[in-house]
Amino acid sequence: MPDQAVTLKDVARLAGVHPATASRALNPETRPLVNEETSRRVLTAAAELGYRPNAVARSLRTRRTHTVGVLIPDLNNPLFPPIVRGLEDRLDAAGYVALIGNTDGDSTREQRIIEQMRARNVDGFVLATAHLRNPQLGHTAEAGLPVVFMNRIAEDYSFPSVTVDNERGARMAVSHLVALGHERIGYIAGPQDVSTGLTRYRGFQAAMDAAGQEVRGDLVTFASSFSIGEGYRCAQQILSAGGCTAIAAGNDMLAVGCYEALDDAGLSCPRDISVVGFNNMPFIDMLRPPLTTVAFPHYEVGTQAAQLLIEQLNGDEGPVKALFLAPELITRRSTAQVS
Amino acid sequence: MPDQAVTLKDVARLAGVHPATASRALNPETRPLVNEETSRRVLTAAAELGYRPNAVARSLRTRRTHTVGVLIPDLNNPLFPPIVRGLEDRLDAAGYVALIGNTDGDSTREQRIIEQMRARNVDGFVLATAHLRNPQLGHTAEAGLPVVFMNRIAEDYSFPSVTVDNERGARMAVSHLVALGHERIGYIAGPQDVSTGLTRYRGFQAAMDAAGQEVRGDLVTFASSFSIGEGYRCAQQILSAGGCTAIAAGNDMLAVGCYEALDDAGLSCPRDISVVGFNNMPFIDMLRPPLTTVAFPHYEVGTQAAQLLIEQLNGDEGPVKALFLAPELITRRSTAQVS
DNA sequence: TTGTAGGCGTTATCAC
DNA sequence: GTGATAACGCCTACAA
Repeated sequence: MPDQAVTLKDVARLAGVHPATASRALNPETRPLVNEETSRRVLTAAAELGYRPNAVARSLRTRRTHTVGVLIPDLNNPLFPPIVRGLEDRLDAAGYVALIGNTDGDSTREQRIIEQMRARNVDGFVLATAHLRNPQLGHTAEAGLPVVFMNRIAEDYSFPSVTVDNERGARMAVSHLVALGHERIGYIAGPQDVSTGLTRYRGFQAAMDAAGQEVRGDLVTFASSFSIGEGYRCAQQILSAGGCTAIAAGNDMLAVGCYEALDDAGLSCPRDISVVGFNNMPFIDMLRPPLTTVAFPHYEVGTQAAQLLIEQLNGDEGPVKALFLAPELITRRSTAQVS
Repeated sequence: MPDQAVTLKDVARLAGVHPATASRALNPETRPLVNEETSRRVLTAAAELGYRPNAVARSLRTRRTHTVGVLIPDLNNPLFPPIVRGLEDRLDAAGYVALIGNTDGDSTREQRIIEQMRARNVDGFVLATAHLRNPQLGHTAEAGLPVVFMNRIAEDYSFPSVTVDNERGARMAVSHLVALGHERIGYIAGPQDVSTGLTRYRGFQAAMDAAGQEVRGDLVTFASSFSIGEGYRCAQQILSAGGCTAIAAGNDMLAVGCYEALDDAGLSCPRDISVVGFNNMPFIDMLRPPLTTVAFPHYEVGTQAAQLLIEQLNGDEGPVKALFLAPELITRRSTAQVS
């Protein structure tokens, strides 16, 4: 009850000092400026009154809200919860909170969310929604706000970023299939206007090349989104081309769609067709068969992205950092020796 | 570039009016107070300068941040992303944003998060973490901030809430097993200090009672958390008691643990043992076998909770509302006629 | 070491 | 209908 109303002035009065002195005593940064005995009186008074600084007033004055905007495609994609938690945990440790925005892959919506977040004076942005060519990004950066990319990057490395080494990951997946004796490998590529989709596709091509295998055009399809539905559609297309013994998918969602297409076609995985995904998203190991996929530390993507942003927020100078987390092939039951 | 610096004063100057007038013209609420021609001039000036009101300054003055604190156990639990999205979407439509906090079921942590959110002057709280006896809640409510419970409730209906009719849902699940001819039904109860765990357990008892079946003590186990690990442990315990043909679980996570225990015991679901869950969480239909479970509209839990909070924020008077969403049994392949 | 004063950008309450 | 003024709570030169 003796709450909300307690302000710096109240603390100062109780401690018998001027509000300015109380302010200095309360702030660890400026505390050295004030007499030790005085500052102890202030702290005691503050504790007694249950004083809590008004973050809004402070922000108005300091022009920092200790708030960051985070844009992701969709929280319902199981890949993101662990990433977001990593982000929030690391931000929290530094005194920041995240505002989460879901773009649903809609750039108009994305633009609107960015506007709103800027209206709320976020101190910076973490974007998991980068397109290779990203018009609205210009405005954001132009406004001088720190930006970090995560999971996806734009076309160059002009912004700090945290991603997986997608090309290598895709090569690992495809090489695994090759090692199992597969010679006609299909590929479901993700959207080619985002880095994950494009880079993994390149990894597929590189691995096929290295194995001396021909990439058959009719066994490669392009999904318009990383969704189960698109995975289903693309898989059907590959199956109708005929003759393939394994399918690599641009991510786990596409692989799940692939499972459904195999089911509908009366085919068994891995007996008839091997399938490999990418992401190792939560619960993907509970599918039947458990999916072979390329893993990376989701939580760490979040913590590292937060870290990069915090460094910028702290004004740390230095070159733009691009972090590449190492992918790891997780072999489960969806891939087998070609029969 | 001609950005951040543009303030109300600038707009006023360009429009040739006093800042106070510009403020009135810009705010739809107060616009009627100002001459139409004048207000047009102001709006034009604002548009020309790319004016965006400073939310922080406004908050300091109006004492409203249009921010709400949302506490959930863990975003990694697949149940929550859709709920959170519903919440955010509805809040967004009303001009609010959510601050998400994960408590990990730790009440110390919860307390800390609540403190932080209050320091940020959130306008209200939505809690998905209620315990039946909830000490810290007192403080929160005491401070006069609106609170809404979602998914779980506390011991009485003194706060607005949105939940599923858990008892009915559990009865539906158990009755389904009874209808399939099962006579020795095991139950993995969730934690009894939260409403979902307790109420569903009561539903189980009620259904058994209605069916004239005895509840065998050795076939009922209590999980200390809604986790896969606890589901595994409890299922093993039930299996070692022997003689049961079906297991109902307090939620889907527990049911997943149950699947693993059956696997390890070399038992087949549903041939040897039928399993039914609760929640119909995302991707649960991709398990093998697809899980029979009790569904409810996740997204709507979020939108309704947001709605209840917004009503309070708007000062709408009236009785405390407790919304119960209807559960629905989703019959899949994990339950079968007793053999 | 502490007090003074001004202002961050808005909005509410007066007058006119 | 509009302008002047003060205040929201805090921070920070600058002065003492």
